[in-house]
Amino acid sequence: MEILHATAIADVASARERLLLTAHRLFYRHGIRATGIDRIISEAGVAKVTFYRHFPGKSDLISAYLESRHERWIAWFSDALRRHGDDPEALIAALGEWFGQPDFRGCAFINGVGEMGAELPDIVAIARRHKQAMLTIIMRLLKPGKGRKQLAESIALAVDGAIVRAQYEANPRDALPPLRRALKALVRS
Amino acid sequence: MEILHATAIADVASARERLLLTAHRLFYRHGIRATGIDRIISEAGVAKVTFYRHFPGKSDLISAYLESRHERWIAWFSDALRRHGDDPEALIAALGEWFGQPDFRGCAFINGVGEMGAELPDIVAIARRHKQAMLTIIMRLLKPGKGRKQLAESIALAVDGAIVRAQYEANPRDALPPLRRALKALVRS
DNA sequence: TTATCAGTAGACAGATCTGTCTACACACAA
DNA sequence: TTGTGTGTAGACAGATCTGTCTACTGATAA
Repeated sequence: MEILHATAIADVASARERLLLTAHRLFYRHGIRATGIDRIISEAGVAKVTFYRHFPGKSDLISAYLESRHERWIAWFSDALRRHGDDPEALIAALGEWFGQPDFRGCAFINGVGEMGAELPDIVAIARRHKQAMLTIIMRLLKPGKGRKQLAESIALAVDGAIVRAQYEANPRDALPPLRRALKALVRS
Repeated sequence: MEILHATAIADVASARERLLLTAHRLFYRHGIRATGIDRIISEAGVAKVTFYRHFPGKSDLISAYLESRHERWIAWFSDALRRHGDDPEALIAALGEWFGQPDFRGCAFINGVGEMGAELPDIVAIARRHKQAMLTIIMRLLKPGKGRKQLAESIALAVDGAIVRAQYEANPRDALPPLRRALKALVRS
């Protein structure tokens, strides 16, 4: 996840990409409604007309933001789990990496649904796809067998809980011990 | 929770109470930033001056909303658990009640932190107090003994996960079976 | 060379936001 | 009777929001 925000936006050639990167940073940090188009185009160094030539409206930018966030997050998640051994315990290590990021602000999809889910149903649809993909990846960490999917669903539930808790806790990593305990109890069950 | 929104706002005597009830309904349903003062005062049937006489600014109304939400939710939660037997399984039944409400839109505190936590630190502080109170109530469902608090923390984590999942799932109650499984594994552990 | 594409700056419209202000009404207690 | 407290309606200021518009620039391909 850090790779994304470390990208120097000025170096990115296309205006569309600069808009997307800037929107990603601002939407995630300050929230979607709190971030105006004017600020995005100003920080992306792009003209207003150019923005509206690439995105018919703000909603389209929001969707594009979430789509790109989805791809990046899933790629990071798979990679982090692989680096940490591709077993259930790797979940703790991977999430620990994420929670330790200085710009960690929780799950973009949970936040998006909470903020605008009632107004923009697209956000809910993308969030569902995202969580489905997360579930599939978690499932691959488990031994095949009956009830693997149900087990993965309970683990995914706990992971969502940990992400949310990491967001309101003073020290995000305080969410890890309760998650580890839930994980161990579930895997043994 | 339904009791709250069933209250006929016009019947409430004081302007302050009408403002709080209306803010509660609109903030919870549409989000905090999406809800303007003008709409709140108009739907509460209150003059603008009256609003600003009771609340110095919108932030104060937001805090008051969350404080009142906190009290109401905790009262409902204790009561629902008692009605369902005051054991860990009662959690499923109680949450099932909540998730089944037509106006269910997740946890007001998780949503608030996600939407404005970075801008209004008060929201994070209230959210922490709220989740601490939830933890204490969950702890009372468990047999005393070593590790009861840690167990309660893992259960609370799973509960937060279930609340979040119920919010983005098409059928909120789909979050209950994975929660039940996590709960059983944890209580047995 | 000329059309097309992707870009720039910045004014503008119209809505909506928070917060302030004036002027008035009514109940009630000292 | 005279404050005081609580309420009303609604205009206003100033900022900010999304989205449109005009007019210009430079590169590149037919």
